[in-house]
Amino acid sequence: MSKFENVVQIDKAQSSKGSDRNDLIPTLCGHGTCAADHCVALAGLSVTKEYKAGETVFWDGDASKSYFLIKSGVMRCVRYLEDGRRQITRFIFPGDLIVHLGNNQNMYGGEAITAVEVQFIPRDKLDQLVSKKPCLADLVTRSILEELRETQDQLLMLGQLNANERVAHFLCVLRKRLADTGHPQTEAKIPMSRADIADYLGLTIETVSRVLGRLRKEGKISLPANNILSVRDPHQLDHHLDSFVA
Amino acid sequence: MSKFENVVQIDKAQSSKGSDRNDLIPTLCGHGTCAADHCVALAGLSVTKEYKAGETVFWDGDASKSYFLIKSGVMRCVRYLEDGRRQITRFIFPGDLIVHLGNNQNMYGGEAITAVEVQFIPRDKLDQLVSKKPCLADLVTRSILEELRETQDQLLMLGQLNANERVAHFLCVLRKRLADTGHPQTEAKIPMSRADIADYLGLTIETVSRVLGRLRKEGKISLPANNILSVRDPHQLDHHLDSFVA
DNA sequence: CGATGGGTTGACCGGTGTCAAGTTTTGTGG
DNA sequence: CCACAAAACTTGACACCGGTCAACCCATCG
Repeated sequence: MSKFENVVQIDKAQSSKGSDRNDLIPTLCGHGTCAADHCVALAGLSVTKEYKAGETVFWDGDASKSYFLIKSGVMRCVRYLEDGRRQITRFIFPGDLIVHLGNNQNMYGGEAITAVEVQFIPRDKLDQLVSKKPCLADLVTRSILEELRETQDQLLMLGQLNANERVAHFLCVLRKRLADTGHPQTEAKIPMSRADIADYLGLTIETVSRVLGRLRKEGKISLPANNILSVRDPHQLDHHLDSFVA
Repeated sequence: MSKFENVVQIDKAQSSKGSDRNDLIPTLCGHGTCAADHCVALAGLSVTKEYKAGETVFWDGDASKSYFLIKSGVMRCVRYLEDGRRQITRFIFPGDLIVHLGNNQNMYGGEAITAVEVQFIPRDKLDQLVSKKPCLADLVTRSILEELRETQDQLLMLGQLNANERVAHFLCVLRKRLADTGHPQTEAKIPMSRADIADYLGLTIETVSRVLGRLRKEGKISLPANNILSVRDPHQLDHHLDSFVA
């Protein structure tokens, strides 16, 4: 364990950056063109809660009264079929904003993968603010568009890529996300389990495991420990996936 | 051909409903709470163009300067990989509005399946209008959320369903769409080719063909002609897909 | 008419899923 | 800190779904 101390720790990376109180609201506001006064307003509105790994933060289909801002930790967004099959539609990292609600209903559930801190921003209050400051609306719209784009990338992946390509693509995207979130490192801790990866990629845990093993044997990645990832040559991994990286 | 005259003709269903000039703008406005004056405003802004089957209406990655409103016909939204693999992310029917543009870029291409009429609404002008009347913003947001929801349904499908389930699901959704668009009929014309269906479902044309053949033999559907669909018992087809139908 | 393109059907094969055993890691209580 | 149990992960054998390739059918259009 001690040999991986320099590895990015998603669950701590963000909260150690600034002051402890509402320190991610600047991130949220930073996207828009309007300035710091919104941050103050938002800070007053929001409540932060903590969840342990495995807990459900919000349920698919529930009335959604809040937007969510992830302050630390990693979450998964899930949809279940009645027979238990599960699709993970996305992973959520610190700084991500969840703002969608069709008919005021959550379109998917949100579960904590690691321990997480989630900032709840009451929907009606933010909406009030938005109606006063149209530039905030842009922020919300952009957040949804960003998610739409991500979801469509995943469509292309699930519909057209084989197992090798899916895993390679996942590793590339993950590596990029982890680099954004913490400091870029050659090694990064994979926060999610094989089962999570499998349900994200539409594969089984066995197939994920096999592909990872193959990539390791071929020297394209190394896994010094189960959940520690080191990518030798990122370009080699995703050179044929340029349309995603765009 | 003559025996299918009573079948829904998507390409004509809408335009025969009202007057010929901008008659779909009420549909667009009808979603929001604000009234008919917007329709007039929009009508003045928009230009309608026609395309033949197979033509490209807009390109993936192009600068997007307009929103699109489909007046008649059917389109497909596509993303290509460099090696030619194609994923159809959605089919577009009359009345559908396309409003998204990440970074002012189209996230996918739009191609005509049948002959189509498309109403171009210049983006900057609608945006001006939106900033004056916030209730119009709702309309745009709702349109994006609707697409996001649809895309996520498809994720679940591509990630978790097998070939039989995918085709059954497709038929159910299609049937519903066709019923919404035209008058509900027992028989409906399938506007897209097997190749389109295959690329939408992440399968091959052979597999689609085989599954359809199987469903026909089992008496769950009948295909009196290649592209004429008649579903015996819709519930039987999608009873295990309730989480989609919601 | 024949040519062309879309659709169907069959034979075969390979990639993934399934099932099961074994191994490593993690967590817990002494 | 160790011992043990539980969970997560890996690996192998095998089966089967769906892809590939090829032949054929059918409708449309010159």
